[in-house]
Amino acid sequence: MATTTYHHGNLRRALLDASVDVIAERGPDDFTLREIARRAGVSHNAPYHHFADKEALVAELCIESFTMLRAELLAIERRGGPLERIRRLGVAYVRFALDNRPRFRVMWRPELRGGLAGETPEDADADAYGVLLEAIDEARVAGKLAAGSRERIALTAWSTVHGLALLLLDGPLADKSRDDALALAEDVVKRLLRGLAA
Amino acid sequence: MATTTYHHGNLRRALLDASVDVIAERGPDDFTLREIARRAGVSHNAPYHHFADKEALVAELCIESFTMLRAELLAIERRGGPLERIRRLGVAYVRFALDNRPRFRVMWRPELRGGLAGETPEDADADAYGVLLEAIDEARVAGKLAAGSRERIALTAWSTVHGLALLLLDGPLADKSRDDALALAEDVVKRLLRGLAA
DNA sequence: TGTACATCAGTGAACGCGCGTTCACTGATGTAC
DNA sequence: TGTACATCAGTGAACGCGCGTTCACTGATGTAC
Repeated sequence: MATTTYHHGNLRRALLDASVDVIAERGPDDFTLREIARRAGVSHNAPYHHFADKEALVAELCIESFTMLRAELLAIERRGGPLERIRRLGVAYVRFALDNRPRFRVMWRPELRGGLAGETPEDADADAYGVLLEAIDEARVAGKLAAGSRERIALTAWSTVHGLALLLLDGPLADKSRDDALALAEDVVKRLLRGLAA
Repeated sequence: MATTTYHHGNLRRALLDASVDVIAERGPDDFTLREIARRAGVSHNAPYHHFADKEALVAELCIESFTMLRAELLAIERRGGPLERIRRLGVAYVRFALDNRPRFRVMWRPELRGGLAGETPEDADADAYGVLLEAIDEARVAGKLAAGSRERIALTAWSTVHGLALLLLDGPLADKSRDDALALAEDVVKRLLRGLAA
């Protein structure tokens, strides 16, 4: 995966990082291979030694981002019982979006994650989704949740935090500070759990 | 607003409609003025007689879409009490997204709704948001809701249906049929209300 | 009702631009003996 | 350890493309008298 110090050092990594910066500044729409190469301080076709084409670079960025999300969700503390865990997962999802705005935007642009070979982003978000499903199963076994299929319960939770994240990123809540946004997330997730709990 | 039958008849309208089609087919990213003109069966600079530039066309499309959303929410029946009304509003929001996919996508791309004069989309979504706030006030007065500020309650509700809409449009639920999607929406909104109700 | 004129909504050619991608290349890095 | 060679990661010029926008124009529609 990682190239050791060669000419550039690790251009592959640098290009992915530059992509995040470009998306952050220019938006995910006019984000060009040439601009990314410029940021990385490299000629505009050097990227072709690391990615088949533009689409492949974006796909990689997308997969990497889903992997990061899953890692953050897996790192959530387990103490406090299954309901508390679900609460933490919800807030963590919103926090991930706030702290990785460009990545979060790319993750949910179907037209950007177009050409994916092997490890599809569907797999990748299934993984992150899997973390939520497990927590829900645990809570159900412990009798902490109201009736309903695990998928329906999971989708209600996911919808809520996903919607809040996007309202904070691209919607009318875009001007909230990070702290205000997180306080809001805590509150919204609490209301959500009230509806899910037994 | 409406041009009567002139050369084309009503090119302004035709261009907006063509935009919706182009976005539906090509995605909101590579959606070009020239392609829109082609669809409308008109030379590629005819649009400049109706819109200052590309940005103005998109802004108009965006405003129009928010107005449509508000109109649909206002048309929701009132019988059944305030909680039932909120439930209907939630499902209607998801239904609007499903039935107006290209419009819904444009509405939430901040970089597309860039140059707006006068009537900003913030106003426009404040209007749609206002419908929700009113319903919540009504429910609070009737003592049907749990404690909490009207904004926090409203944002919880909005987040849930907004998130579900986007998971259905651009996320892992994209392959659901309209009927399945609406059934899901009914279910998710029911859980949401369980958390909000007194 | 007819005519002269103004305005309005289109057309078609042209522009400059930056893009993604290809090509032939060069110089640096790694490796076999 | 030195040397010849293969490979690898970069460069710079060039391409074709479609875009948004401007320009001068033309023909259709509306209007004053």
